[in-house]
Amino acid sequence: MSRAQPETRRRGRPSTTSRAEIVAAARRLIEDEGAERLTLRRLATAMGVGPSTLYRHVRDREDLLVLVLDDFLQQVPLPDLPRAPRERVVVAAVAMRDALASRPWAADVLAVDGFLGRLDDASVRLVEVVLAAAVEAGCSSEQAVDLFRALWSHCVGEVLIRARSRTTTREERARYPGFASRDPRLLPRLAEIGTRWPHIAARDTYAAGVRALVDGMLPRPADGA
Amino acid sequence: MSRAQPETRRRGRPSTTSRAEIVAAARRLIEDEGAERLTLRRLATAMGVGPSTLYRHVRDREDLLVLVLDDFLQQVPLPDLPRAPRERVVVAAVAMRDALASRPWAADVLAVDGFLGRLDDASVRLVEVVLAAAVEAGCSSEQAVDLFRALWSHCVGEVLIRARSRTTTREERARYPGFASRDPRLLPRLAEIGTRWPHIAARDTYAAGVRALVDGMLPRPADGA
DNA sequence: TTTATTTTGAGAACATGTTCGCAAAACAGC
DNA sequence: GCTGTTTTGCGAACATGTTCTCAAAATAAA
Repeated sequence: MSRAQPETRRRGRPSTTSRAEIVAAARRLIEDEGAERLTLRRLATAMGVGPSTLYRHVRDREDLLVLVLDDFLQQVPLPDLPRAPRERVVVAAVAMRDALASRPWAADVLAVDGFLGRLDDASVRLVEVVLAAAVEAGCSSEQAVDLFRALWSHCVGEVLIRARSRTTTREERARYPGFASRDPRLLPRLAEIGTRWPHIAARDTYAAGVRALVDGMLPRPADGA
Repeated sequence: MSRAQPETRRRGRPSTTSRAEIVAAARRLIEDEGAERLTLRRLATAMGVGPSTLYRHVRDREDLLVLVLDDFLQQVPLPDLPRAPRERVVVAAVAMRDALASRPWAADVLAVDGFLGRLDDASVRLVEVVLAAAVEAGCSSEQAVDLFRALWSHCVGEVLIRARSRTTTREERARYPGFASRDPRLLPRLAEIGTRWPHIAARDTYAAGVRALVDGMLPRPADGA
């Protein structure tokens, strides 16, 4: 999974541009101006190459974004991890969320096919932490994967939803009233909550969900231990 | 939130095509050939109008997909709901997942800004069920929303990830080895699981996650009751 | 040295989502 | 009935992701 070296001199015309260069340039462009402004033509012009040249080194735009995110994730340091397996899972899960949420453009590729499998070894250390802690807490491999997958779904959903709802402007909010003005007969609870929803939903309750998943899917510790 | 009627005769040139027609035609096209094949030009031609005409009735492609999904969700019947609030939440959450997972194209719009708020009253009945059951179990409004949001994140993540990983072909799997061939020194657990991951991950453990979230975020019932 | 092979770079070309400007078709006021 | 206003339909046009085709630049074989 670590990147392969150019063992010996290749056969055809030597490349003047490398995948690493493309990823670096793309990352610079994204962090400076946001992922929406990253078009392949802009990237190509910024690098002084033709647009189609990029496709020699990158499968498509989505692939490029995965590489950029991987590049970022490799540099994220591991958090301090508690001894107790249960708390270790919580800390790792929250760290995963934090890393991904810190880059809004991550949402664009979080759910692409086989995402985790495409990442570098260094980028999936937190996955390892969760699995190892789960096994240490008494899980089988299968149970550890089940727990991780639940945490991962939760994480992907949270990051995506939050990333997408940053966009809202005032006119948008006027056009789509959200949960305001719901029929109180059909939807009494929603009607009662009404306009308070955005305020309530703005709070960060992610860790509570993580704790619930961990408590529910990890074997209970032996009584009195 | 229910659709408004055309109260009286409007002012300008009368429309020959309606939003409802567009949504119906789009849904037919999607269910017949998949969401990838739904292009606005194809839809326009199928309806016998120009492409830009659609933009008079629909804000953009994403908006159209939300409307189509809403159209579908309105027709999904409520499942049989257990009396016990705890189990009622579980059944509602699983029904939500099932409805969304039954239409792979739903994944394209599940995380758009303010998604739930854009749906018709009839489409969010399951949201109401969860909130009402949570309150019945002793939650405050805020706690009920917290629980729902955790379930919703979990749901969105699950549906998205599953929808996107159906695409995998054999060549793809060869190109991206996933969790096979990970460094056993850095990632011992992942290396040990290796190629078993896809098999383990294929199992449906969604309900287990839901139960964990419910057990963890709903107030414990009074002892002995 | 010449020729075949392989790989890269690049511009043209295509489909798509979307915007713009204009003509058509209704109503309101005169 | 005529004029101004408002809303709709439509085709042209634009930016974008992506593919295709061909020339360029290297190695391997002859």
